[in-house]
Amino acid sequence: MVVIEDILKKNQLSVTDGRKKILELFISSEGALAHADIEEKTGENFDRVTVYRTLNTFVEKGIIHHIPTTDNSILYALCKDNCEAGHHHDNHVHFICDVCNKTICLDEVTVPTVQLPEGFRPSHAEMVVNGVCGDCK
Amino acid sequence: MVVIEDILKKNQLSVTDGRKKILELFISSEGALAHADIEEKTGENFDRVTVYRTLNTFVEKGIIHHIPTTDNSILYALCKDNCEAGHHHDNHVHFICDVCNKTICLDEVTVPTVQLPEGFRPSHAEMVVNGVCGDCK
DNA sequence: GCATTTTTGCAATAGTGTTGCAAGTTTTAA
DNA sequence: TTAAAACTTGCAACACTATTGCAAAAATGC
Ligand SMILES: [Mn+2]
Ligand SMILES: [Mn+2]
Ligand SMILES: [Zn+2]
Ligand SMILES: [Zn+2]
Repeated sequence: MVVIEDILKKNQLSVTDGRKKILELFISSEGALAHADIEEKTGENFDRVTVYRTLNTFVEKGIIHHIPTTDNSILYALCKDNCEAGHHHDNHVHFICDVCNKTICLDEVTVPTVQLPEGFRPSHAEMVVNGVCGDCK
Repeated sequence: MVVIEDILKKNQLSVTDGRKKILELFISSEGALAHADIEEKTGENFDRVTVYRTLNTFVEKGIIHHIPTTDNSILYALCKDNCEAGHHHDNHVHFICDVCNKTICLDEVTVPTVQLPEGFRPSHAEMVVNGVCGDCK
């Protein structure tokens, strides 16, 4: 669609096949995507390196964000809050379903603040909740 | 010390040099350790594979726990709550200092519960806070 | 001490992510 | 519309992380 090109242009990125396909994938998929998902779902079209570079570019531009995981994998999801290049400010809880294994951005659920010990000063907080998602029961 | 051997025996583990040194390292270090830290601080004594296997064994036995990170590294720290083989139940917030880069278990700070959307059922939650630690200001 | 069980080190293998560079594509501006 | 400039891609090479099978070595239990 035209919308996808607009997002790229708005972020001062050249419009290329790879970027269009990958961005489309994020927009049309519910749940977060790992590098491997992207390689798989775009077909055998793009080099691994291109996918890595595209993901990094999108993160830098504030188009997608990282999601922390307990294992050492990296997941990405579309930013819905209006993040800018160099500064993300989505601040929502992430949910990992133990059944379907999807990772979901709970855009409406804000990460709560906690009382830290004397002398600690927070700058950012992440929260990941595991359990069973709405679709799985 | 004798204490270290006791911890191993209590968990039905053979007492070996590698396990003693690695466990000692966790007990005597404030903050969490990555695989690389352990290789470094034990000297050139142990094979990388042995370190991996020891860490996995300790996690299985409930002696140490994983800490989630935003980058894709794996950190480990001593369990202070009485975790058992196959079932961890430490449930504390982790703090990563942006200055000294240490990762600290805030054993006194419990992960808060959040209100999830209709249909979602939580089983476990993790929280990681970034900022400046007590030592760094 | 000796047999049994467990752990270790090595070699091989797989996965993940980065970099330099030449070739190819997109943008820009004439 | 075109050609130069700017940027992106694919390839090859590399680095780092993690796992497995197997034989040798060490620890345990008697
Ligand atoms: Mn998210
Ligand atoms: Mn901890
Ligand atoms: Zn689910
Ligand atoms: Zn600090």
